[in-house]
Amino acid sequence: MQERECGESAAPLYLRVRDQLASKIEEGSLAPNTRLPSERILAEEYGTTRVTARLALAQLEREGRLFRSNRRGWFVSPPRLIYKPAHDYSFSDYVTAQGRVLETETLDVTPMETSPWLAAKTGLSVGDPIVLLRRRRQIDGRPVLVENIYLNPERLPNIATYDFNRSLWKLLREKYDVELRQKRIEMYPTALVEPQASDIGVTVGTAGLYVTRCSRDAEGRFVELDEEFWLHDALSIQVDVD
Amino acid sequence: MQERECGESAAPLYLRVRDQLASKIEEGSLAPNTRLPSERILAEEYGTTRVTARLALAQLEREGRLFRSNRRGWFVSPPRLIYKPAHDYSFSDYVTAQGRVLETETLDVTPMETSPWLAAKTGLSVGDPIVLLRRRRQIDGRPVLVENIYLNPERLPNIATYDFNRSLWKLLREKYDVELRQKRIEMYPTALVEPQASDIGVTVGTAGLYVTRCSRDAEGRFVELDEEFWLHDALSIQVDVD
DNA sequence: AAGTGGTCTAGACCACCAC
DNA sequence: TGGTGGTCTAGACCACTTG
Repeated sequence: MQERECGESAAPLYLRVRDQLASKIEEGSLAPNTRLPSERILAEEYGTTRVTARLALAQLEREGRLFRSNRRGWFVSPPRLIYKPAHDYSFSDYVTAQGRVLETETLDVTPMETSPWLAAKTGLSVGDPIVLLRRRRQIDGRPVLVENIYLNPERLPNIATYDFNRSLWKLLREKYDVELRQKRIEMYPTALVEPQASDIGVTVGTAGLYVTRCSRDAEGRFVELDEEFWLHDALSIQVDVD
Repeated sequence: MQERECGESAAPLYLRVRDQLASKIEEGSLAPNTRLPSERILAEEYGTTRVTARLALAQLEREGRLFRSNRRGWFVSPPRLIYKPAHDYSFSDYVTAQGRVLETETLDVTPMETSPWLAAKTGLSVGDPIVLLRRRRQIDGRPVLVENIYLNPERLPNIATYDFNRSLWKLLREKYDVELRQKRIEMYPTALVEPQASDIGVTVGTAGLYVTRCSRDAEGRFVELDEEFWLHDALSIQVDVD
């Protein structure tokens, strides 16, 4: 009745290699952020070819146990960050609370016009001014996320003049006295493509999680729309409902 | 001498093949649930080998545009189902509301004892009786999800005797007068492994989304713990917060 | 300069599914 | 039974990172 686990000689070779690597990770002989031996060396160790070794590595990557840094090698994934997108308190504060180190870099700030897609999401009119802020965030030195933040310059005058390499939430509170009220969060797993893949420094096609949030103030005025592109193994989403 | 554009080399072949297939999907000449030509034929059409054709197909799979049915072929993904895990009304009702057809199959029902992991999640004591219900759900004939549902037999006497091929939410309301109150939802992207991969009929390593929910009644008593293993391209999560 | 992962070729055999 | 995807071999060259 119960499904049988893979028999040791019946399973495909790449899954047997996967199992051996997974054991090393679980027993701790491969610690988080450790770099693995090269694909060629792994292939030799397991008596197979690079293609098969790569299948095993890719399987562990899909499971969120390994990640790769472009052309630098394969590394053991650290634990997932617990992320509560429904909460509006400072992201950087609770990264710190989980004993991790957050870095934020502003990629660019671009005044632009509201597109039809943005208009539908925000309630602004097509052509209205809007400011696009792109940031990259790293946890413990690893880039795990890039975000497009669309800001409403009518609600946030001179927003483009501030420093964004810090908590946006605190900036909005201190400078604009905004109480964010989340309205709608959407998310789905998908592969990272350009330009996000390059921004994070991963191969096109790396598994990701797309998260978008639209926030308004207490009066219901549109404040900011957030699009986040996460590495799929970097986070675990948590939502509490009462 | 190779021509260069802005210092960048041409895109890899498998991404150019991907682009051409993606165009056909977008322009509608490949409709949802259409089966693609075989890998060997695609390789020939694009003047390359199966390995490269498979790279292109796998890329589109990771993006959620194509899916495969084990050893049957590649198909165009239908639109994602919008899923609101914070709501406790009938899942089947809102699948229907989106114009899709839901089927539910009970895989097995197993009385068992509360494990340490379950105890931590539910608040029950290790060794307490608990009932495991495993179900598979299909949308428009495609299996997209298997779930492990752990039911509290103390709160739900004789629960194992009912028919589960219908809405569990309605069953709990009608037979046990339960008002579910969600407490905590967690989810993260990961690859499907056995036994879920076989239950859904996909290859080990297919991208998935793991969702778990713990529900209690109005008095805070544990009612059921839900573990869902979704195909990653089948859904879009939506959470509204006020 | 050496080594890494990224991409690609041209084959092969197997398990499984539809006809 | 013929065709499919799943797995695997044994090489190759290229782009990029690192020492």
